[in-house]
Amino acid sequence: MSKSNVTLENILEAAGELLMNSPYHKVTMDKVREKVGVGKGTLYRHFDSKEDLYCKVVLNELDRLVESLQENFPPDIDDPATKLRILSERMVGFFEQKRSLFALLRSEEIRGSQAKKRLFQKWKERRNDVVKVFENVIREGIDEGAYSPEIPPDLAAHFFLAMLKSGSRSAGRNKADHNGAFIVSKALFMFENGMKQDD
Amino acid sequence: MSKSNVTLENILEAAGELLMNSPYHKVTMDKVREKVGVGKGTLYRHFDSKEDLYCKVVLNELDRLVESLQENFPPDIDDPATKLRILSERMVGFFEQKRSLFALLRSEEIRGSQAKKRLFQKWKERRNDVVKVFENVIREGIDEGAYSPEIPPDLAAHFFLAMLKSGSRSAGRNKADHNGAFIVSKALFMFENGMKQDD
Amino acid sequence: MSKSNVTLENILEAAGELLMNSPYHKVTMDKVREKVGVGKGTLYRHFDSKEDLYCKVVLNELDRLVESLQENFPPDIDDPATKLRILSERMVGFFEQKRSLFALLRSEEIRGSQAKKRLFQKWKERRNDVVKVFENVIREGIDEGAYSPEIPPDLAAHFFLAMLKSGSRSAGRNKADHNGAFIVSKALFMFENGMKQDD
Amino acid sequence: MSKSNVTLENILEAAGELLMNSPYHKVTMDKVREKVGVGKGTLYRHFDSKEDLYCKVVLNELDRLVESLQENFPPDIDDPATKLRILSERMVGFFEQKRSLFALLRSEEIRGSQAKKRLFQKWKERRNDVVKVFENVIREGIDEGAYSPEIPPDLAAHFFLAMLKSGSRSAGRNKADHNGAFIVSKALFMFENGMKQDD
DNA sequence: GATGAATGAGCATTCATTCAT
DNA sequence: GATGAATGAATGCTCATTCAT
Repeated sequence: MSKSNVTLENILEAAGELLMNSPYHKVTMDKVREKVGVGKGTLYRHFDSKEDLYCKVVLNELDRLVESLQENFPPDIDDPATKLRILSERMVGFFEQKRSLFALLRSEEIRGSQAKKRLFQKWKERRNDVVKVFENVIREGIDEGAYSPEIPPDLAAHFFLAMLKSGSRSAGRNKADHNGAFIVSKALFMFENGMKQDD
Repeated sequence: MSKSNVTLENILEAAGELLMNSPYHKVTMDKVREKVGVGKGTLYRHFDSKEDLYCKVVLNELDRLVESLQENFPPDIDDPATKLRILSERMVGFFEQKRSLFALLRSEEIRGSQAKKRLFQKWKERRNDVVKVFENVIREGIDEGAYSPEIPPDLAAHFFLAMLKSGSRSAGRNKADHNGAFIVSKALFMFENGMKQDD
Repeated sequence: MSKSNVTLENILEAAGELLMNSPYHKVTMDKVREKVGVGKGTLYRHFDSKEDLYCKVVLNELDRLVESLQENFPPDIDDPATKLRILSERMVGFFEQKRSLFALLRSEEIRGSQAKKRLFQKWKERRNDVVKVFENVIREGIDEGAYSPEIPPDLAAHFFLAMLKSGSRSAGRNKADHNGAFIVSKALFMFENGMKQDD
Repeated sequence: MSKSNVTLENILEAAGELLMNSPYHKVTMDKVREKVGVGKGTLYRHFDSKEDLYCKVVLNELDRLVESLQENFPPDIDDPATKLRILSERMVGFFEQKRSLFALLRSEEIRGSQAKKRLFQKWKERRNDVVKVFENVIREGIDEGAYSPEIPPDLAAHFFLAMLKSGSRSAGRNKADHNGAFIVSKALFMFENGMKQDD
């Protein structure tokens, strides 16, 4: 057992929570320190700088999302529509916990940071991983003749993801209007219909 | 004529350019002052605070987008598909100039700002205006029987906008893959197909 | 009349006083700020960094020393011995006010500072100016045949300055032993004797 | 034999090397620890604080200098001029290895340190030891009638030491101009001449 | 009205020192 | 005894904001 049970993971999580609820420049290292319950020096033993911490928080969240999406499908599932429904549910479930992940994901706070090229590269990889999971299912559907090849599968994946995100975002805002499940079903509807092979 | 021909509009534009290219916390009032070519005091005669300036920059950009979208259609146009194509082109044209508007739009920089409720409210109004323009065309299509009523028109508008945005974003990144026009046409394809009234 | 009557000169003087009485790392910018009676930002409007301030303090003191040494001799003076006595008195008078200037001069605090090459160059120039004043008088003496050419005049100047400094330093420490005037006279004695042309 | 063969002496030496090449505030305990190859705790078992370490490093260097100076003269030597030459060579030899010892010696870094009075006292003692070695030879010379009693032997010792130091310093800087041996010989020349008993 | 020098609260970061293992 | 992770006070520096001119 280590002297302290504060792990790097704990810090990432705590910092993540703060960063999802306030803009970068309002999340001070002192607030992080306090939330995590460690000294300032400890923070800097794990992360080179605030920027480094920030980038790694994002990467951590993305890793979890990718992990969750890449979990195997239940064994009896094999039509693309059902697979997409499952992936959508995982995705939306994730958003519901991490409402602001996208703000982070796309945050331009870090633009131009010299030393962070490598981390930024990893962000892109993870984003691609997310897209790829959807893209693969879609390509399968095209190959099976279930979907039209009219829209390239990578673009189709982007479109579908965009609908899901936009939906969960507006669901987050106007709870009255549409709930998550409703949105998923409508996005699936538009997608399935939109990709339908013309007879 | 005033001693200086620097208008509020000039400031909003200059600040907008800076804010689209660097994160909020790296855009100092001094840089804005310098770019606009006025004294610091003058900035503060026009805007209560940096946050106020920021919010008004965003609002200004949104106003222009809304204006552009609300321009009348050419007189001979009346089918929803063509209207959507025209709106899409306006939207994408706008994005191509103001690549980073979305970063601003959705920026969480300002979250929780006490005094800015009113401005934030206006943001929402403008965003709604954007959605409404699309929603109205879609509702028309449903009323005419061109589109299925399966998806509520506001949600359908969100979906369509999301596809456009996601498309232009990825177009910005991987120029090789898909250009703007291609993406618009594919988004329209998915939408038209997806909303098609089942026979 | 300016809004504040705090000038760059005032800052240099105040900072100089602090730096002569405490080591660099114990002189905080806050202490300087407090002593000068300005805000921290004002300090940084005048100096790029603490290091910059430090270098300019030293340069300022050196400038005054050089000025003082370069003042004309009284018109009726023309033998080198008397000139050296006058210079010695100016030098020792300076040290008595600025006891710790040498600590600053030779301080290794700054070694290796990247951006300060230019200032460091100026330090060397001023030091050379000091040596040159003595060297010129000595060379004159050699030319007139009053001094032996055995020791090159630049080295002789270094030797003489070293005696003066070492003397004033020890005078500063053991006041009981030898006072400034006594030391000057003895240093002059050794120099005059040591440089005497053998008959 | 202890588990580690790192002795106090090793630490003093390693720290000395660092302190001669960077200013006090840039030599961190971590760098010392790393260079010595021990844990931080071990450093603090040997030294109360960084200041304590620093003081003891200086003292250690001074001890070696004093040792070196106090070594007996070769048996057949007995005129003061030759003795001074030998001492000068030892001194200059020392400087050539420990170029920056003087920076340390005279460093004002520590001024005012409360707890270090005792160590500071020891510094003074060592410095006096250095002076005394020269002073004794000079006094001998005066007693023998070789040197004039005009300049008190302690002051004469200070003067001579100052010339040596100043010379080695400038030798260090302008290698082209004068080398160590040349300077020693000229300093000796000035001293011998300057102290010569008038006939 | 316009200006920009002055302000000082606020922040990221460092590093001497401690102490549980 | 030795270690080095953890600590947090201390410090250099920034930048939004004010206000005398």
